[in-house]
This record gives sequence, C-alpha cells and structure tokens, in this order.
Amino acid sequence: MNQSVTPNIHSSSTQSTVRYQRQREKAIEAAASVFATKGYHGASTKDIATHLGICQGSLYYYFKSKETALEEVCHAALRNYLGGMDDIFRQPMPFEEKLSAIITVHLASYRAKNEALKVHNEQRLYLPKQKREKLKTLGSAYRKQLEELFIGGVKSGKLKANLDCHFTALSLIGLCNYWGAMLSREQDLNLKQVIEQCTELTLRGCHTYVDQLTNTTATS
Amino acid sequence: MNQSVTPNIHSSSTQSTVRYQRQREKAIEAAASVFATKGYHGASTKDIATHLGICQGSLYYYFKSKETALEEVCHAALRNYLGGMDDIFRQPMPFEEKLSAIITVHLASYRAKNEALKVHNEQRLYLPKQKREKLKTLGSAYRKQLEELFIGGVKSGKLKANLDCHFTALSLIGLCNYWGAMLSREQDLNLKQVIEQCTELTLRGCHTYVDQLTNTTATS
DNA sequence: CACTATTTCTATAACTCTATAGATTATCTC
DNA sequence: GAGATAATCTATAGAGTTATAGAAATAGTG
Repeated sequence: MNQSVTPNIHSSSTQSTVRYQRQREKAIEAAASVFATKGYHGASTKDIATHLGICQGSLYYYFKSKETALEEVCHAALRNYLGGMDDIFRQPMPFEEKLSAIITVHLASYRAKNEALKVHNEQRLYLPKQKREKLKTLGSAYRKQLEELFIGGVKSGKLKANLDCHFTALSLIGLCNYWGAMLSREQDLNLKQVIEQCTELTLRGCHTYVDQLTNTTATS
Repeated sequence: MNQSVTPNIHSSSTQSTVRYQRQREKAIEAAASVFATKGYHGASTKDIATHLGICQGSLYYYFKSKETALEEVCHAALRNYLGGMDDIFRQPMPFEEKLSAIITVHLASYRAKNEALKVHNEQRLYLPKQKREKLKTLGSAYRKQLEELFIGGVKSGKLKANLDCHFTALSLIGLCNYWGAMLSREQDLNLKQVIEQCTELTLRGCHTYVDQLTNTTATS
C-alpha cells in the first residue's frame, strides 16, 4: 500500500521505522547535494533519486513533493547549524573567543559538506511565502543571539560605543556566507586561516590601530 | 525572413537597427528582472516575454536561446558595473574616500534596479563552464583593482602592514553583495547609511580603537 | 500608395518534468 | 518458511518547456 505520508501507522515493528528514517535522511542529504549544485528548479526529482540510487518515482515514498524536499533540506540545515550555535552562546567565554568560536562553527559547517546550509541560503527564496516565514523565524533567533553578543561587547567596553549591532551582526552573517560558499567550492582553501581572517576583519577592519583598552580611558 | 542571429545584414536603413537594439536592450532588462526573482531555471521564456509584452516565441527574435539571455544579462551587468568602477579607480583620491566611492557605486547599482548584477552573482553558475570562465576573467579585473587599492593603502601606511589584501578585497565584495541583495529586497533600507557602515566596518571593524595617524582627541 | 523589410504572432514538434497507481521485490515476524 | 508489511520498480497521465516555421501585422521608403 502506498502511504507516503505516514508509512507506518500501525507499525508493529520498530525496525522498519528505523530503516525508513535512515533512508529518509539519506534522501534529504541527496536532495541537499543536488539542490546545492543545480539549484532547486534546475534539479529534477530524477537527479535526486539517481543520486540516492533509486528510481524517480520511488522518491515520493519519502517526500510528498519536490517542494517538501526543499523545505526539509532547509529545516535540517537550520537544525544542525543552530544546534551548534546554541551550545556556544550558552557557554561563558570572553568576547573575542566567543566570536571566533561562532565564526568557526559557521564556516566549518560549510566545509563539513553541509550542503544543506548552502541550499538554505541560496534556494529558500523559491519556497512559498508561508514556508519561508517559518524558516525566517528560526533563523532570526540566531541573528538575535549574535546581535546580543555584540551588544554585550559594547557594554563591556570591548567594542566601540556607537556600534550598530544589528548591522554588524548581519554583516558578519553575510561575510560568513560568502566565505562559506567559497570554502565549499574551493576545497584547497585553508579553513583555519579564513576563520582567523574573518574574525580579525570583523573586529578590527584593515586600518592601522592601537587597542584602546590597554591604557587609554574611554570617551564620553 | 527569420534571421535571429544578424537581423540586418544588408540593412539599408539605420532606423530599423536602432529599433531592434532598443527592444533588444529591453529584452535583456526583462530577462534580468525575471531571472532575478525566479532564478534562471525557475523562469520560463514565457515569463520573460510576458514581462516584455510580447509572445513567447517572439523572444527568439532577440535571443538565440534562454541560455544566451542569461549570458547577455551577466555581461550587461559587468559592463555597466565595471565601467563605473573603472572611472573611480582612475581618479586620484585619498584612500578612504576612494574606498567609500567604490562601495557607493557597488551598492547604489543594486538599488538602481540593476537586477542584472544580482543575476550575475546568483545565477551565473548555471552557465556552462566556458561561458562562466569568460565572466570570471572580466570580473577578476575588478577584484584585482580592488586588491591594488588595498596594497596601496598598506604601502602608504594607512592600512596595517600585515594585511592580506587578497582576502580583504574578496571580503569587501562579499559584504557588498550581501548588502546589495538586501538593498534590492528591502526598499526602505537607507542606502547612504549602509554605505557608511560598510566602509566603517571594513576600515576599522567593530573594536574600540584609536586612529594612529590622525591625532584624534575624540575625548569629550 | 505600393512595395519591401522588420517585427510580432500563432501553432506545434519534441522534450522534460512531477506526481500517482499498481505490480514487483525485499524484509520482517512468527 | 509462510504470510504480512515495507520498499522499490515500471509505466504513464497530464502539464509545462524550449525552440522553430510560417503566417500576419507593422513600420519604413521611394
């Protein structure tokens, strides 16, 4: 019987469910991989199925529709990604170290073949508005946390007083997405170096400077 | 006679050519607009034609193929964009001012409904390798110029000596693309403010600092 | 205005794509 | 190993796509 939505309503065994979930995850990964290289509209369900090693029609045993697949990929991306971020935000850490840790997670997750994240960034716009909104809600939690981090930095005097924390948080996200995409394309790029450079650029820009905290007193 | 490649081989009149070229440009704009919102694969030739106010088939009087349309859009984007940049690079200007001018051109061109630039950034990957390479060559001229600017800044002592100019140039491009896309989406975002903030972030980051060169006695 | 060249339209061939249905094979449970 | 359940396969309906050909309309010219 075909019951793609809930294939195990009265599942006596658990084994089958496990199997199903495992393959489902693989299907999401396959979709992520194909969407990442061909784009949502450029990819066909046949591409995804082939990548997974099954026939086109069989894919619908795991997804209600192609759109659902995209949705799942985006959600998976955020789940994984935000999970890692949450851990960091919770840990007490000096400001600069925390910033560096966040950038590390962001960029490393790209390298770790997390094609889903790339898909989320580049393809989620092709979802209908309502589904996009849901993602936005999830994503903005992260943005807010990041903003809070900068606000904390300002309060502690580490960051300049007139800093626009909202702008800075978004810019950091943009920068990380740019380098993240680059990292996933150019495999011989040095991850660690990029992390350090992004941190440095965000913190101190490219200007010559003298750190104010060492001795000088703060301004008005 | 249908001769979509060169529709005016022995054109006695010039008028007709002018007309053709005008409509052709409009076709490129229409393609840019549709590609920008729906993506290359998500957009159909019918969408583009409708946007232009003609029938689907008629579009082929101006483009050999849909792919050609994308190619044209990307080239147009770079032409316009790089033209503006070249002017700035050529003019003698103090470093910070020049940087600000570049960021201004980059971001303003997004606001100026230059959907082509967005398409270039987000959709050019769907072109076949050879056509992509051609674009890369053009684009990297700009990257190189930008890098040169930073190198000059380092030499003059304005920028820190150990600056990775290649990384910084790319990061600035990434930052501008991020905010450019944002500006074209969120119409009520203040362009001038974003320009200033991008400049400031690139130059000095978000850290507290004392400018080493100007004797800033910014204290109250 | 009549004639020509340019531009647009209509119709369509030849695909490709999504999603579904029913048959078939693999796997699990007792 | 038999019977039941789950997973996959094949085939296909139905819609949509690109690109082309020839007809129709529009604009330009002497």
